[in-house]
Amino acid sequence: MQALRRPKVRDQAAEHIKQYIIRHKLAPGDRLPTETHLAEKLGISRPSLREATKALEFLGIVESKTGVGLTVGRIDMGRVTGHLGFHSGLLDVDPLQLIDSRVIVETGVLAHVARRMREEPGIEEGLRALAGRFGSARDLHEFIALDIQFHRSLLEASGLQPIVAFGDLLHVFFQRFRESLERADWTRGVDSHLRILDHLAKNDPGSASDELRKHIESHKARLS
Amino acid sequence: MQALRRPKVRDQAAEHIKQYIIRHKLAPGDRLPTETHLAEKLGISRPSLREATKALEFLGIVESKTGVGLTVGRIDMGRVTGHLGFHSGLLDVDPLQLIDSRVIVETGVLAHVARRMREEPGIEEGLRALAGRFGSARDLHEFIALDIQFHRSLLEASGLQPIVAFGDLLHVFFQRFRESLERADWTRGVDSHLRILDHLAKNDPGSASDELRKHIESHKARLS
DNA sequence: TATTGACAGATTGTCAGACAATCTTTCCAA
DNA sequence: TTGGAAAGATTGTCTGACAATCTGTCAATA
Repeated sequence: MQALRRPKVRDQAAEHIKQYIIRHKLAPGDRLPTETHLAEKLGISRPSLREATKALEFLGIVESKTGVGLTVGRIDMGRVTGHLGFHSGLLDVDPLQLIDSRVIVETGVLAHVARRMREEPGIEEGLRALAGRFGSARDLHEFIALDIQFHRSLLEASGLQPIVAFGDLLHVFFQRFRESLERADWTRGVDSHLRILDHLAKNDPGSASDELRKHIESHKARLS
Repeated sequence: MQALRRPKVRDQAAEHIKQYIIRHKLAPGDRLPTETHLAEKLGISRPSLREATKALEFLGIVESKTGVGLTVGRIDMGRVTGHLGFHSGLLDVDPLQLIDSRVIVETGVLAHVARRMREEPGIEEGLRALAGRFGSARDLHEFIALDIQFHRSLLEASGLQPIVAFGDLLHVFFQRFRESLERADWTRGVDSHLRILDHLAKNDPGSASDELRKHIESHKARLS
């Protein structure tokens, strides 16, 4: 049953715009055709086209400025988080699956991180500097921001951009756990970060992996 | 500088709708007021309101059905992943990074797969049936389709939905490599699949992981 | 000459009103 | 009782228009 539903005009339009960006290899900041132009080319009305562009704008895929036009946007996950994170009850992903997914991704990159640390000393410095800033965190919000940044930098240190992108996405959905953190959990987390770095510096990704797994899975305790 | 820019109507509308959901403690599936009603209450036109609702629909926050009305949506990660395939981290990726990312994700799930195989015998059957169908592949296109399906099923067998979504995304970008496969590579790949399953059946994720790594990294040879 | 200011053009932002497509409900007829 | 046709409600799409904002041009002025 069902299946034969006419695809909606605006969805096709959105898809077309995305394809356009890819086909022309446009980079963030590059200009897109005007709304009138796009609507004409697609054979649809401007209001319908706008429903598509505005949706893409919410996602950060395009930007639009009055009197200027449409440009390719710089996607930042913060914007998406802002829209999605507003009601935790809506997020339908199984928390356990989120945690397990993070463990897989973050422990998976550690071997790469260890290798790159040997090649470029600056990486370890950067991570240690970040870990050091946790002491100055005044409230939970600030602490969470630092924690996200640390884990993101860890992924970045692997040099694997796709994994970084996926990590960002996971963090969007992970947000709500962090907010249930107790102050006592903080210090444990900070020490854990440092131990991970120590293991990596000694070129021991295995131990680093075990430590990181424990670190992330500590969230499971706050689930039931 | 800047700062004094009149807030756009549709953004206020989107914000209002989100607040409405929160205020009324609406759950996924619950009904929202009609577009006409909302537009009236906000004192804006229906087209403007629709730009807001359509944007929220892209994010999965609301759903709309013709002849029915607006309802609160169920957010699923796959939808967001689909739209965000544009994340700069994925847009123009180094092929080596794609391969390394796949290795991390696919080997990472194997421990989960092995566990679930013990719990549910049907999983192994399904994977073996899939692996068996490779013999009937007539052309490269058909072979590729089966290969994608096999790897996807492997991820699915882990039960981790976020990973499955990410895997789908990676495959989109991976496509181009597959098409450079030679016929001789096929059979090697098929045997590899079977060996992976054997290792898993013997509850030996470590060996399965090694095999899978070799399997995916064989693509590196065709790069330079 | 260099700078300011006004003007025109281009582009997005918003609106009003209308009709089509689709779903739900009601209610009549077989 | 059941089947289906008609009516109402709601979203989907279009046409056309005007307002708001930005950019570039070009002349007037110091």
